[in-house]
Amino acid sequence: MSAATTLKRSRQRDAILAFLKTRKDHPTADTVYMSVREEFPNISLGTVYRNLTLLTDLGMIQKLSMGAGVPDRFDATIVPHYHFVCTECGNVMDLDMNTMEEVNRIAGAGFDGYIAGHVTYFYGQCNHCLNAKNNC
Amino acid sequence: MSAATTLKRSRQRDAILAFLKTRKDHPTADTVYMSVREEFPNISLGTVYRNLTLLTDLGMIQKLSMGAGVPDRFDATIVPHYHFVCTECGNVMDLDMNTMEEVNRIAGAGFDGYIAGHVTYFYGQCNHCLNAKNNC
DNA sequence: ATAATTTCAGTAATCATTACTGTTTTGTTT
DNA sequence: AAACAAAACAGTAATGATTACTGAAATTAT
Repeated sequence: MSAATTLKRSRQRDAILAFLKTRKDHPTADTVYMSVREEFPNISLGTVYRNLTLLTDLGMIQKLSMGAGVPDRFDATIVPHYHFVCTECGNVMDLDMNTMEEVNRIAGAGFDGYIAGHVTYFYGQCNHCLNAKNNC
Repeated sequence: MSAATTLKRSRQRDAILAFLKTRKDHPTADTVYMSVREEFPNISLGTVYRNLTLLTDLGMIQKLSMGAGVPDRFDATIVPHYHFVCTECGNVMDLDMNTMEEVNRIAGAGFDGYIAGHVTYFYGQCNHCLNAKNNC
């Protein structure tokens, strides 16, 4: 059905991907927009969203959905890894740990469907927020 | 600071909680709205949201945030348990497995903040959708 | 260069959720 | 039991993130 639509390069998409690769803090679409705007003052937020979605579909970046209200975040690191969300400042950071493949088996043991994978977010207080508290 | 605001009962809130307790499929706010409407035709969606949020804050129900775009779901079962999301039909169901307390330790090992807990969703195809596929 | 098609900028629309406002309930106090 | 103060309501408007639409500009193959 779907005619294989040929992908054309665009300066805007290149800039969006390039920016994401410089960041380790999983920026939101709006943050990407603000930054890429410096190079392309006329870029529109819709273009940022469209390209972030496209890059995600292409498997070149990954989208992190953090729950209702909170905006999505984007990560140029596509190798599987877990994330930590600070409940104080809302920042999202990478965790240095192996993927827990075995939990899929554990979950599947008492379940009559197929478990393809899992998404886990750890939460708590980041180092920075812990230190800020001690300074009272 | 905050003057302890006294909670007053309301028929609407009672109905919302009663409905949630009859369901095992974690309905959305809109589903709750549709149902409670049968008893209270004039109830407004805002009332449903306000009470779902209030009940969540009171710890009487729990809110499941499933990521951007997708509406929140609500669960009258407050004992900790994991959830499965079917990528075909979008239904959310309970998993019969123990909570994995130890993964917080594992995650905290190489991290310099405080890990309070984790949220995990398993995904894949539910039994119903698997069977539907085989019937082609 | 030209044509075919994608991508763009700008803007409007959508969807879930929250906030506001004047009225109704509720629980308490006489 | 009537009166009062506070909470909750219905109805509606506003918000915030994201997607869809439209005519113009950029990209790639011919």
